[in-house]
Amino acid sequence: MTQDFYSHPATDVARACLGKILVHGKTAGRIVEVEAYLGVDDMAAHSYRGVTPRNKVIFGPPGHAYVYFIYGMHECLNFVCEPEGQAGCVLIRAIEPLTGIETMFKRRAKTKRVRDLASGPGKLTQALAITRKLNGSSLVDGPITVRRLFDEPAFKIDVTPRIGITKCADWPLRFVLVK
DNA sequence: CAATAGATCATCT
DNA sequence: GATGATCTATTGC
Repeated sequence: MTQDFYSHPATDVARACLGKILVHGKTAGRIVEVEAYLGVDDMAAHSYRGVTPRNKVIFGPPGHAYVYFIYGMHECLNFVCEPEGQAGCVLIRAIEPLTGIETMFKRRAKTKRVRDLASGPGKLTQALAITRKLNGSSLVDGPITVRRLFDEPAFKIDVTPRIGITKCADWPLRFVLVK
């Protein structure tokens, strides 16, 4: 994907991300669940209180990775959206492992089933070895990239409220790929 | 299968 | 000092 792909409102980019392939190194998976986080109007978003050292990349140019640490043990991957200066991002909540599955099992030693490898925000970062060191890295130049399938199968999109938050918990900004 | 507790730390109040 | 864009193991049906 080019930078232009990300230079739009977070909700649009979130929908567009479904069905795309997330690639990091030798591991890759199909994006099947995302959430949109808006700018200063969204109390649930990290960008709500304006620029801080942690969230400054959300306000930077689109097409970059925002990786943050949460709950003392997990890291989550976001795509920065909107033109530079505006906040907005897409949280990648789940992918369907495609390539490098052996590597993913190695990184997530306790996991036995493929469906549990990357079926959550913290799981997929572990499966793809995405850490805070990649915060601010480009999604256009890598090392993390997003690609379109040459022959993208048709699918539906389910819209639901976001998960795991306490503020704005009823906003329909979660998008799930269905069949 | 559903509900609950524990792990564990960066960030903000 | 509390909380959080979570995961896993364990307990109880």
